[in-house]
Amino acid sequence: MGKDTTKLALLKTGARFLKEKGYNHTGIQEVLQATGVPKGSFYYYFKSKEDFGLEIVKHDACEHNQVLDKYLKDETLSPLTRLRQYFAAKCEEFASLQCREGCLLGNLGQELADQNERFRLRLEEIFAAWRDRYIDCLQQAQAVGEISPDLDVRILADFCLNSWEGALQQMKVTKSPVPLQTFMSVMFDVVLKP
Amino acid sequence: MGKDTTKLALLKTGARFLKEKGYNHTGIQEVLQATGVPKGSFYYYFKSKEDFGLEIVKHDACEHNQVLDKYLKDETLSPLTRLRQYFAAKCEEFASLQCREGCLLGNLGQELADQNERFRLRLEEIFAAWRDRYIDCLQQAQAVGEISPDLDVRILADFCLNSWEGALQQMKVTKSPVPLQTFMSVMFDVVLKP
DNA sequence: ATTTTATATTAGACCAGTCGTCTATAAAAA
DNA sequence: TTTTTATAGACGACTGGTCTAATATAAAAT
Repeated sequence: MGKDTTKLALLKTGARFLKEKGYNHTGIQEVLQATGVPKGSFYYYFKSKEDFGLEIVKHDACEHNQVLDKYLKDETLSPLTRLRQYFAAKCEEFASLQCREGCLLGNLGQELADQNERFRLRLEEIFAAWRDRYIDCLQQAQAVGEISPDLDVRILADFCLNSWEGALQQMKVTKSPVPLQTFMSVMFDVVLKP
Repeated sequence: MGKDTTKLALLKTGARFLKEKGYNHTGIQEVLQATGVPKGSFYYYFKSKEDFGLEIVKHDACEHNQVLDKYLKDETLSPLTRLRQYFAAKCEEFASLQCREGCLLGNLGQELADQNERFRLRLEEIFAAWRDRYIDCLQQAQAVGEISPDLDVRILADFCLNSWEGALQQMKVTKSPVPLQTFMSVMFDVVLKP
């Protein structure tokens, strides 16, 4: 197995464990064992557990950004429809996972924001990038008259992201897709109603 | 120190640590040390770390319910004003804590929902009780015409709670009160606008 | 082709920290 | 005095992340 292959495998397994158990409760050993990589090898591939986690975060963010762009930049649909489709797709995805895990980055944010400044800063950056994509889309929606011109799209984008993260949190706690459905209906039928 | 005094002190310190570091990353020992109680005493008062955490949760929920009721049942104000005042007060509280920690129960929910069913069930119950209080208040707001009769107050209450939790999560990540302000302005000027 | 050098990879020790148990002791109440 | 309540902290068994020393593989040089 080449170096990159092994490293990528570790990142993938790590992401799974981080989503399921959080950072503090995930052990290096179990990740190694699950990947089939011997214990001693970890520090050949990564400088520390912290760096490992940080790389996982970066990796996950990249992947997600692609999904986001796939939806929000699809010019065959109207801006607001694109946003709705994106969240609808996410709803299905999370529901199909039995409402567990939720958003890796949201989870890590809540777990580590007060504990590790490197994580906090990286996550802040990533969320800001998501927010920017929402803003872009909402601005276009406003331009074509899909949402009221009186609304401040920056605030709206902010609110949208925050509320979505909150819905995911409650989805986990209630083990039910209802919070996501609630998000969809209020966000699109009340907040962003045409 | 009487039994209740010591036990209460442990619960109080425990709550502080749980808020700051989460469940998995908080050690019994540090709680004991910070409270000035020897190790041997812990297992006299609590059966296990899990039970300790569960009691902290219950305790915190009780306290919070009282605050909630203080605001939402204050009949000198209109229903919607009561709700707004409640969240405004919470905003100030969190901001004055340098935007750290956030909501203990929300944090624990995200950390433990997939890991410990006892915690999840207890938290689910508590959140449901909060939701019921919101529903009550929103129903009254609807009765006096403060919000549109077309809105489903159950869904609205749900959304309100979820979005608030999301705002708290992002407050932590960004170390800024902006997410809370965003919540206030969108929730009360757009979603619940008279 | 064989030896030397450099790089890639791993094994296992290490120590600090975890929760929970245990026995012994002190304080208070009956 | 006897019994209950509470304190005291050592101890065990285990897991955590990390590091050094050793091995395996590849590249270069003789």
